[in-house]
Amino acid sequence: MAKIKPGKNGSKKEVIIQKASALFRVKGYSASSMRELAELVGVEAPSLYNHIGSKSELLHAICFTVAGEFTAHLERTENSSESKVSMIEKIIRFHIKMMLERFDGVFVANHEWKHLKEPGLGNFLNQRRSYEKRLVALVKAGIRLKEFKGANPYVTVLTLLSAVRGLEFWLRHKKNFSAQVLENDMVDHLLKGMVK
Amino acid sequence: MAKIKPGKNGSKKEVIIQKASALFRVKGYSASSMRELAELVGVEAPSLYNHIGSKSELLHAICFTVAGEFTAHLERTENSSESKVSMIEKIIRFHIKMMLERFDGVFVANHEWKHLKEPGLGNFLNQRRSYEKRLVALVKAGIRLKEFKGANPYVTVLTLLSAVRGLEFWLRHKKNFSAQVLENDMVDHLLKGMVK
DNA sequence: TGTAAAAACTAATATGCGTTAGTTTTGTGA
DNA sequence: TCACAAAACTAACGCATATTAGTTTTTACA
Repeated sequence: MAKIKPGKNGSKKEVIIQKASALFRVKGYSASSMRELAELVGVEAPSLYNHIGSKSELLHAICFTVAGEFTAHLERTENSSESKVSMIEKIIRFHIKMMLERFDGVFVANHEWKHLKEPGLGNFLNQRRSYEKRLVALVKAGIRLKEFKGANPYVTVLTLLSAVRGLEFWLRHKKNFSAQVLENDMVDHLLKGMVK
Repeated sequence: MAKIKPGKNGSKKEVIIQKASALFRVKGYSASSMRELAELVGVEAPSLYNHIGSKSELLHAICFTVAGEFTAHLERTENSSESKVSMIEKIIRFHIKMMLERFDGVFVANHEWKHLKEPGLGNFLNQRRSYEKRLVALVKAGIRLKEFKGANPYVTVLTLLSAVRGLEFWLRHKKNFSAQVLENDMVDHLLKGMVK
């Protein structure tokens, strides 16, 4: 019998997940077929099932790996003892870094989570909501300490998260400025504005 | 024979497109079936084809209608004789307005365009690129006139477009602040920053 | 009211999907 | 080198998909 799951966590499964991230990013989860994925891996479709349980399990793995890393980083930042401005800046830079280094996975987690099955879908959304709430709390604290202006903290967080997410476009078209310029200019814009 | 396309532009087709916008937004284009759409319209699936040509034609109509409106508004703004700051502000506010008033269509154009068929896909991307380039030119002009800081104009445009796009999240969760607060705080953040 | 077109219906087709079953090949440790 | 497990393969199933064909019902106007 070849259907039993292997005891050791082989690296082939990781290859499959990485190829699935790339495929799901380009074509979307629903429009991606296991036959296409198999071709990317260099194998026939049914062979994939020697390493994974199902297509939806792949999406689950991608989304929760990424979500976990963002949550872990936020935890570390919260526990540091810097100014709120500095914390927000660190978080923005982390988002940018993740986007640059783990594009496929971050993109899929951002766009394809809606195809998660319950209870994964609910868990994922809860984790997202919690992350946003903790950011809002951080901004509120910054306002209290007079580090930030008094704009609605939800709107502020929304604006920050959305802006860094927009790096997707840049990564698609690869413009002629470096990642360093991008990161610094975006951070500066978000913190201090664009008007002179 | 009932297969011939009607000469008049009936309103049933518009209903179908509107329901398709809502469906595609929630489930994504690929995961939406014509049977589901038919149910929303209150009809059997094959009956849809008395009014439309194909599923992909629906996506095409949604994407190009939205794209056309953005392009038209940009054209009008460019031809006005205001300051560049004022132009950028008007454009930001238009994006926010479109997002609030035409959520389904804007969302689908933003997220599902990748499923367009050629040559529609190429046309759509060209239109997008052109839109971005004209925004970049606007920001460049503003820098030359010393209205804006000297940050990379591509990064600036990217940040602006991404931030307004983020309203999607807000529209999903309907937070407890008004659209007016949202619009003003976001515009202020993007123009003048969040740090005091 | 009669008639013709518009738009609904049922039935069916071809295709592609995720996945399973069963078998063969490959790789590894004794 | 033998044996066993891991992982590949081929074949196939059941189901859902978009769409077409052909027919019947509804609608609107003379």
